[in-house]
Amino acid sequence: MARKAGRTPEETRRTLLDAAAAVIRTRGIAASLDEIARGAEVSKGGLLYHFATKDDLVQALAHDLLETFRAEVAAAVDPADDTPGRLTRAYVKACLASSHDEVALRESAALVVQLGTLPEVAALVRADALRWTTDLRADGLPNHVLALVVAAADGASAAPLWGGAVPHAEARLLERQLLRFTLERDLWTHLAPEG
Amino acid sequence: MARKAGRTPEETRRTLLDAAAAVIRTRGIAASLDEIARGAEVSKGGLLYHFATKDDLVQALAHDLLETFRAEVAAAVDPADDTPGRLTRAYVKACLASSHDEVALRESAALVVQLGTLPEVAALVRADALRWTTDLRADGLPNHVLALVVAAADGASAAPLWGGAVPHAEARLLERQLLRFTLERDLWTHLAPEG
DNA sequence: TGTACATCAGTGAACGCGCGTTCACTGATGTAC
DNA sequence: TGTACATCAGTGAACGCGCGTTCACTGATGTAC
Repeated sequence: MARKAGRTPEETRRTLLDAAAAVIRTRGIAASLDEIARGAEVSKGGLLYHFATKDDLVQALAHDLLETFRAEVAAAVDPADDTPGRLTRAYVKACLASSHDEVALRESAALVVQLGTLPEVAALVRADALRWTTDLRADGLPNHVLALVVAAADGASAAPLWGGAVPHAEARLLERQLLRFTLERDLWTHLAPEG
Repeated sequence: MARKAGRTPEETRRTLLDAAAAVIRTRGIAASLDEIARGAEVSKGGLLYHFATKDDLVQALAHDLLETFRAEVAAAVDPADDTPGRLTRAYVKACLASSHDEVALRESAALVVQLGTLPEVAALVRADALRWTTDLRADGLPNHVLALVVAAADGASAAPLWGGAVPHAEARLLERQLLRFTLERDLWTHLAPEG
């Protein structure tokens, strides 16, 4: 059989990336191309038509996940908010989102870390982290406030990595604390280095 | 050649674990037994004498790292400190330690996460996380304070995972903030859920 | 509008290499007498 | 104290299986005339 009716090449590619994410999430990076291809209902050869090498696939997946997260944060920015820390607040919201079925987002973070253990994608992940640092630094919050808030958001979203699932209620509580902390200046001075 | 002069079997085992940690840290979990064995100056067969299977080795390494971290935290507990949050403070210190050459500790955290991607060790890591949750819950801090402090400490120590190295100065600043936050009750009420 | 041809989007079998595991063997150390 | 023997702590070659990659082939779609 050749081209599947009702599936454009772009859709096939997308399906392959999704299947790769799903399979690697459950089976680890040791997952074989065969498993991933079956997950997308494509032959192994078909997979390799779209991604010439396993590195290609894994790198494309990492790129896709990082871009998705960035878009998620962008979407979480409150357009009515123009006080310092608006990007940071969006970052917090995206990291702690657990209201919708966006537990998947936190699982994706874990997936990126898994992929980052492969030398080929490590550089990609590092570059992305650097970009976040730059963007967040330009967000107008004092450094010590930013460092605390971002560390906490990262920690909560990374918890699945060591099996420590943050329960929904606790996540929302933490989110509210962090958001408030970015907004109340008297708290900043209270915890400030020289305070 | 048989038993190496001047190296007891226990020392060989220890050397193998250290070599495994070092090699996996740099080359990822895809690192082969051959590389690890060479790193410990033992033949592959010699490695397999101590760890019958690769799973055995990896599981032993994970166990070792988790125990080391637990000991590190225990050592960081201030014996003169008997106010609520003493364990949490030790946890923060251990996570953010960067004064000595204990950057290695944070790298070890990353290593545990890498190992945790293998299904065989995931259970081990999860059990350890659960134990930490229990111990920290019993430490006497209000839940919302504990959640924030632990998340921030986790986030900072997990940063190397996505390539975001927290600079020394910033780590110490964050450490001071978190420690202070566990000690000042008026701050708690300020960020409390109902506050 | 029909026909010829090129290209696109795959298929599935085969190959070869690396890696985990097995195995026969060995030299040093510990123990009994 | 010397000797025989068992065990311990390895060695290194060989095996076999899984997995990434290659390759010859194919049927549907797009294009020229």
